[in-house]
Amino acid sequence: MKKILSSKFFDRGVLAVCPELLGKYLVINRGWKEVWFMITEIEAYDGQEDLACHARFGKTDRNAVMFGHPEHWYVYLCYGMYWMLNIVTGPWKHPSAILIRAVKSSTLKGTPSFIKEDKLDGPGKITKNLWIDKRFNWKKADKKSWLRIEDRWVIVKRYKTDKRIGVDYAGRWAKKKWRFILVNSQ
DNA sequence: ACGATGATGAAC
DNA sequence: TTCATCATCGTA
Repeated sequence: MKKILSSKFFDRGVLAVCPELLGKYLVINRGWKEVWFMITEIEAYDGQEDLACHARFGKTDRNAVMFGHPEHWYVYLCYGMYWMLNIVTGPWKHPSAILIRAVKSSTLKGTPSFIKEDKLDGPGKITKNLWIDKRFNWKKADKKSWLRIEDRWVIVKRYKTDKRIGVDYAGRWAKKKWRFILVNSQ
């Protein structure tokens, strides 16, 4: 089963989108092949107030996409080596995005041959394995895109929340449980 | 526990 | 122009 997400899916507050994004599929065209992975762990970054969010500096060249329309990719380089893949959420002009931290290949279809790992657990591992980089920044993640998100199978969903990783500098915002982890998936 | 590695934002 | 920082990861 394959279901295209409504264009309104991402046009909501980031904390409303997160629980629904878990269990959806990250779909990418590589060459003539299409591969997909279930999204199993994500983090919310919400607005200029959120001291862990890049938008805390106000609008800059790097984070400008977050201030724009939902359903666009925000891809940036972290620690000089790893690309971080984020999807912008709504509402328009409210800077927010979801970092995709972990995915796993579908047990229904198996792992594509060029992917060594069954689970890509870490935002840098996802982009490295799937060849995702700056080229996707600012691109819309709709059904025509080579990189998009789809609803493919209904799953029984349970998730937990926890603190976000790598943002200890953010004071009270570091304590917010804005990391969403799928449990008992499949 | 630590180094690789380079863009970014702020200060000067 | 310089500087500290950084939404990480593989190796030790």
